[in-house]
Amino acid sequence: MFKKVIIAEDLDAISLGIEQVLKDLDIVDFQHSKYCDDAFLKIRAAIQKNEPYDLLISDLSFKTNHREVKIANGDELVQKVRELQPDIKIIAYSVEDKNYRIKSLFDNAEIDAFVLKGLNSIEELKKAIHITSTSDQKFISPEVASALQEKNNFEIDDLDIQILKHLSSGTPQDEIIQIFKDLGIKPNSKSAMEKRLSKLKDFFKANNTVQLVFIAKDLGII
Amino acid sequence: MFKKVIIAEDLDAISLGIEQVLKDLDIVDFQHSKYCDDAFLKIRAAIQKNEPYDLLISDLSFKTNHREVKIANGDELVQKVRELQPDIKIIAYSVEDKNYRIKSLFDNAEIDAFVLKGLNSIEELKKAIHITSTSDQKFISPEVASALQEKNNFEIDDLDIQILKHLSSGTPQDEIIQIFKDLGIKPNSKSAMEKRLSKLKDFFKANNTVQLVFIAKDLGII
DNA sequence: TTAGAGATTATGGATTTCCGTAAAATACTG
DNA sequence: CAGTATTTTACGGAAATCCATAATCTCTAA
Repeated sequence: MFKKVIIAEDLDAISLGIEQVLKDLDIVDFQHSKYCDDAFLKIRAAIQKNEPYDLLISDLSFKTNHREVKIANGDELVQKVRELQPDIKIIAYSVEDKNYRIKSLFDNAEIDAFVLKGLNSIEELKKAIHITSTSDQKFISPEVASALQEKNNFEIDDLDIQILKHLSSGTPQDEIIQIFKDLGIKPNSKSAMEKRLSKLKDFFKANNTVQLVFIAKDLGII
Repeated sequence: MFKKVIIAEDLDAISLGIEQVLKDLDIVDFQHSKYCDDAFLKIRAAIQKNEPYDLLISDLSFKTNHREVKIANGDELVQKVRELQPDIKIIAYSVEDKNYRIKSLFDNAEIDAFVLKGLNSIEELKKAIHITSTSDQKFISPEVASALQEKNNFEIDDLDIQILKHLSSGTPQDEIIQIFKDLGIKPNSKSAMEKRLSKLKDFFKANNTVQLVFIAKDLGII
């Protein structure tokens, strides 16, 4: 079983619940951070002291305060932690239920488990801790297990997302093209833009750009 | 202090935290519902037994399961509870931080307090319980207190919302006009539509329809 | 090196949206 | 009822987008 655990979770009500789980499992050496930055620093410090954590339980969405932060959300945190300490086990604990995002966590940050916050998620969290502590198996909440089977997420690449973000902030297509040209981003013609949009609309079954951006927002892609 | 409390909250991790608060305040007679429907039934049953609750602590967003529900979210719940039992005190406890929605809770459902789930919300929740139990004062988390001062939410009326919803589902403006005509909804000319959209874009500082719908979605209006 | 496939860009016309102005209808007022 | 404001509708040109086709570029394999 894990000896030393760190929790990254901003909502105090929830971290209270998580701590209860750890106590139930007789894990007493745990820390708790309300900010991603803070969690990252603690993890790094622990490595330097040669007392590294062996489990990170992280939320994904964090409230954005006035304060300046380096790491804004859980996605970035787990990514950076994975790079910093490849052997740490990572459990994501979140309400996020969009296949697209969950899959990318497993693919990119190589998280070990994804527990969906829900009506009985405490039990699932316990199970995830058990499984990841005793083996290298992955765990994912049943409700969203389909996320991993999802064949090829039809490769929505980074550029697509950039385009969608620009659109969502009211930039007309022409201007986006200009921005790409200025930044030296390669496919930067009117046609390329239109082709990409048309592919996206096709994929998401959107009639027009308005609906496309709405769907993308709804899916948490932007 | 309150004698009998009911909690409507789907996430088990959070309800655990809330229960902790109640125990700290020596409130022992409390129930907990993971579904709005269930909470409503309990409240109604309690009235019939002549042992009504005197406080409802309710979340706003509830996960939508497969199961059929009558009351889908906290907004509807508090609304119906307020009608059913006008003297009950209601505290909304949510991550929702959009002025538009918070204000409407105070205006329409006449909630007694709004506590924003956050880094130190447990303390605020305690304070809200104290204030509402000993007086008819309202409580609102400092971070979102501005929601109430907001003068006139510039009257986004029902029709505006209908239009936005149609747009978000990919319907072109012309078709929306046609739909309105078929339904006999009064302002149904191209110009009227365009004027409304232009007013909305002005109000939300949106450059175009794409951004407008994005913002509306972000604000939880649609 | 060169033919061909695939990707990128160019072009132009149809459609839709945008935005201002003017006409018509309705509501309000004395 | 007449006159004025307000709202709704009509119209038209500019801008943006949508969509199909053709030209150009890029890379690879023969």
